[in-house]
Amino acid sequence: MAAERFYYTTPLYYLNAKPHIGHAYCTVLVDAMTRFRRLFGDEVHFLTGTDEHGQKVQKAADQRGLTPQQHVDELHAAFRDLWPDLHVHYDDFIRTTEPRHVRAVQTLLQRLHDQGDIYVQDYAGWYSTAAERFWAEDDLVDGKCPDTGLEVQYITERNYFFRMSKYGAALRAHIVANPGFIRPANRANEVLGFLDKGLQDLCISRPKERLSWGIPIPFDEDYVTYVWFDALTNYIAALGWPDDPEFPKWWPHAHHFIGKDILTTHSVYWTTMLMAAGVALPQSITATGWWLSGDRKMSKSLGNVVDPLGMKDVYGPEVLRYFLLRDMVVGLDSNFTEEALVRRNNSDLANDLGNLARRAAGLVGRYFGGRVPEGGAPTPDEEEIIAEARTLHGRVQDLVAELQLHTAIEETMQLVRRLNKYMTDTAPFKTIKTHPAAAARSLYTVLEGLRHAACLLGPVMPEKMAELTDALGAAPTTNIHDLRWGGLVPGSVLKMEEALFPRRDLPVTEAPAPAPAKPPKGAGDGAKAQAAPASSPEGVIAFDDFMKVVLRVATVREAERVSGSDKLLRLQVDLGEERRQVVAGIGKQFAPEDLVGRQVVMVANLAPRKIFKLESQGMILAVDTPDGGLALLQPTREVPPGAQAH
RNA sequence: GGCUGUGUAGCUCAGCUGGUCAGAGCGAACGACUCAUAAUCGUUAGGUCGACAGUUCAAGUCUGUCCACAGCCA
Repeated sequence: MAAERFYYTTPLYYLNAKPHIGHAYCTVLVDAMTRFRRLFGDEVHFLTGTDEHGQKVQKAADQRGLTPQQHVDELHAAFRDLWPDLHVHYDDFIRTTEPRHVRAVQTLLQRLHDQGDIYVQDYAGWYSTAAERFWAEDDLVDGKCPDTGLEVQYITERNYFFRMSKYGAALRAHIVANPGFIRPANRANEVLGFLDKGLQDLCISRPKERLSWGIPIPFDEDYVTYVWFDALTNYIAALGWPDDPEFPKWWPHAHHFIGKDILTTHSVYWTTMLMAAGVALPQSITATGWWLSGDRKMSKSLGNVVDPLGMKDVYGPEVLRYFLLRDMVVGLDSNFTEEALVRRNNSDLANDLGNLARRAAGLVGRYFGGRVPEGGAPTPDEEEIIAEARTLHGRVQDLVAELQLHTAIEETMQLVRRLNKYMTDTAPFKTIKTHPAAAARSLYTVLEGLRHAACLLGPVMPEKMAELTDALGAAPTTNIHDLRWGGLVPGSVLKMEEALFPRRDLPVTEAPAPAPAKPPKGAGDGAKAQAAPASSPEGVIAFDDFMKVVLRVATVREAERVSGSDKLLRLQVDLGEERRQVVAGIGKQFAPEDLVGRQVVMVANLAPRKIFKLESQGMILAVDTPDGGLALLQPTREVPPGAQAH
């Protein structure tokens, strides 16, 4: 197989938050892909980095009394330092504040400006100071910001625009002609749907008076470029675009891995930017799913917040890597639970893999002086295993190419399970007394099989598998094509001492009653949703489940009807230290003016939800009355707003 | 509200163009073994393949409607 070349990238992580499991997953995924590719003999260049400009960064720096540069110098280290802890080895780490990046962005802007793909225009629109963004007339709800419910101002601002619309048709054609361009395939439909609605031009600037922390636009010193033209350009900037000789070496082989939330920006904004710049499009854009927090409560008040990334300190980075890559199907969402991670560790790594190595090594230590015994001529039993191992090499290569890492891992584990069975079947611990040569052959086969498994799992758990390979008395295999049966040299000394993967206790779980993890049915419909009692047999919940719900007393400060709905009211409620906007389905029974000043009980920790374009940040409790009316729950006497019910 | 996708054993998921497709792993139960990290090996899951209707000689596998969930868009 001819060696191929791959340029793999993670997104540039924005420095407005600390690294979390989503960042870690994507980066570990790309790291594993890189290692797999190298194992297959391919050449890979692996880039990650941080996105360091923008309003949020500027604001955070202001609040800390630092310059933005000081702020990001400090923050980016959280990312840069995390990767080695996860055994990630990138080839390059780019920061959008580096000169090489600034240069590329400015070159790109200048080029597109020169060729007429960037134009200046007065933009008039509704600006929300609170949300720091413009809204189109249609976006507004009752003339207010749909996100915050606060006032907007009609202002005119001059900005630069990229003629993105010009490239919509060409992009569409490219996506249709290249089925593997956007992965998974169903995501391509999403993008096509987006394109079919008609592509607009893209605003790419901000006046410096509003945003100073950005890359200056080369042809207008009063502006900086904004978000996407800045961040996305990193992918070519890191390769020295436009004039570095390295650029043509790697760029044509680019593969972007991103979270599904930034699919549109990559597959539409970025690709049209490249088209305009006359740069080839990347080979593929892969959108990964989310790690959900699982059904275990994450209640700060109970002090049991599970930090998925913290699992690396408890169970080790390689166990975490194994779990992330084995339990997520690339592109789909998955649940993260500590329990699932421990189960993976115990069943796959400790029981199947680690224990097998130990039991084989123990026997070799006892009967063969700790040296790899002679395999001898294989019998049909061994032939089967040898054939399986050989097939597996190809399978893993195919599966990795299809991004089916979880299946590649699973199939490798099947070999390990096969070896366990073989060990039991051939029972070298028995045959040693009667047929020492057969015992030697069995043990050789197990050790050699383990060597193959260790090689194939190396990209997933680089250090642990290197350790295992070394313990088997073997040299590391850097290219899968050199991995041949019989490579383990008889007479080599085993160095298997401690358990490779210790078993772990499952985290303590309370009442096993599988509480319905679903949010209340129709939660977004406001008050009435909770009215129907849950009478199903499993409607009983554990105390802890109840404790998840934070109920607070809120004082209604403002109320008005939501236009276009006869039953929705928009309320501004006072929770003491904060104000919330709640959209409640109580408009048929209550007039807005009856509600102002009234105290109500609300679910305060409900995930926000958009209703009629308005974000609803909680739910008011009410009950149905026999006459078809509605009664609001409220405290029997006035209490401070925000008081928690319990 | 529009569009797209998903809904298969307790859990995580395989099941391409319709006819051994009703499966795997985990968990659980029972048995075997005792070389091993209370490990391993074997047996056991009888699941209306979300619901309903339809096409067909034959449907998780195609069509329609509905329900639930997710995503994108408005």
